[in-house]
Amino acid sequence: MNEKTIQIKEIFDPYYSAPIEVWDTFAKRLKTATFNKNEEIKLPNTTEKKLYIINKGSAGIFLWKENHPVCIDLCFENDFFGDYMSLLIQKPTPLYTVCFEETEMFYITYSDLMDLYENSKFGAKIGRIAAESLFIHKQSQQIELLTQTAEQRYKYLLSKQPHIIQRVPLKHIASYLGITAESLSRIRKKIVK
Amino acid sequence: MNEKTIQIKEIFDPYYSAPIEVWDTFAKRLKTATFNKNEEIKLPNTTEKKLYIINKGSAGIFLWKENHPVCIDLCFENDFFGDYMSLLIQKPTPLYTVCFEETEMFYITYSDLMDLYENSKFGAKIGRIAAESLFIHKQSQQIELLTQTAEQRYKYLLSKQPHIIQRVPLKHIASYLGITAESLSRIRKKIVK
DNA sequence: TTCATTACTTACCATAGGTCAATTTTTATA
DNA sequence: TATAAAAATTGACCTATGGTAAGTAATGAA
Repeated sequence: MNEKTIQIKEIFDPYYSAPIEVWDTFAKRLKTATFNKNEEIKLPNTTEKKLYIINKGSAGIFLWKENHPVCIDLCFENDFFGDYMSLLIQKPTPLYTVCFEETEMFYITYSDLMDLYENSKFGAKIGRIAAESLFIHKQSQQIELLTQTAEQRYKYLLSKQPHIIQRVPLKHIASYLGITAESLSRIRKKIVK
Repeated sequence: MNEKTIQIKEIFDPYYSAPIEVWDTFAKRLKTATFNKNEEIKLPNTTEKKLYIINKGSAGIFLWKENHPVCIDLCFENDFFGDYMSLLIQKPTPLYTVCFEETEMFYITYSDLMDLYENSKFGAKIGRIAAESLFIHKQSQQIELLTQTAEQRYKYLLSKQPHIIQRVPLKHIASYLGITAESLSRIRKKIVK
């Protein structure tokens, strides 16, 4: 049993317990790719062709707002990654994706994914489970933005990802939190005191 | 062919074209319920047992924040409705749901839904499509919160739902936009001028 | 219809966060 | 290692939105 199988099982196990052969079948469809630090994986106004799972490293999903990038997701080991909306609708979106570090990802192409969804029962199921877990994640982000201050959101992010400061530029953490880099700097100063 | 079938077809057709019999099979699983204005459908810290589709009327998904309700979704005709996260994990969440008007909904229970997902190929598929479209909706909400001012978000909401003012109390529109009722009142005053 | 309740608005002041410009620190590269 | 570029911080000032309190309008129940 290889590394991919183990990781796939780990990701889906909380949602759906299946015999290891099932995960192995899925893992066999996954290819591996590595990206350099700051490498752009998908450009704005292009169509996403792959669904990624991060094995080692980190990456972000961005969109351009007037004169600066806004980060809508920060992804780490075992996270799904990519412009999932564009992947689903197979149309260009303004979103683009970038690695923060040298990163290794597993991926499945859109056509392989659709084949999996259509031609195997467990494929259809994990497709649903993936979409559902991504929905829950997005709803959590929305609720945080609606109910927490920037300072609370920052502290919560730190508690979930303690090493994020060493791995992701603060300016991207700031835009992810919905504030400017200057505001995040002031919040950080205030917390240290 | 009944009303439910027509509506189900309308909802899913943009994502997945299927013969009418397929939609009819799904529609047969749907029951109908009506709710009074301001009726609570799911209470906080309970587990969602149904997935709803609004046929006529409107309703909101809320959570309590200190001393006031915060609306995280406003739903109208043809929208999915309910605490989808709680439905998926089958655990209580702090979210609760309320009708804004006298509302008629179609619904499927959790057990019927799981049965559909497990025992029919098209069921598995529409389960995935539903989750995917709800993900896209949530991501759009997150992007709006991160990139638009409250005034821009209000104008956009009005453009999408021109009659929302007559159908949903302003205080709930305000919390949905991430601002207070007072701030929304000022924004509205400014726009009229 | 009346009365009580809830929703909405307005005004005033407070504050979180934004903007701009300058400075320091870190990182990348020749 | 030197230098340039990028990232992060800081300060001064500004603006959108919040908090409170009051008033007005709309709604619902008796």
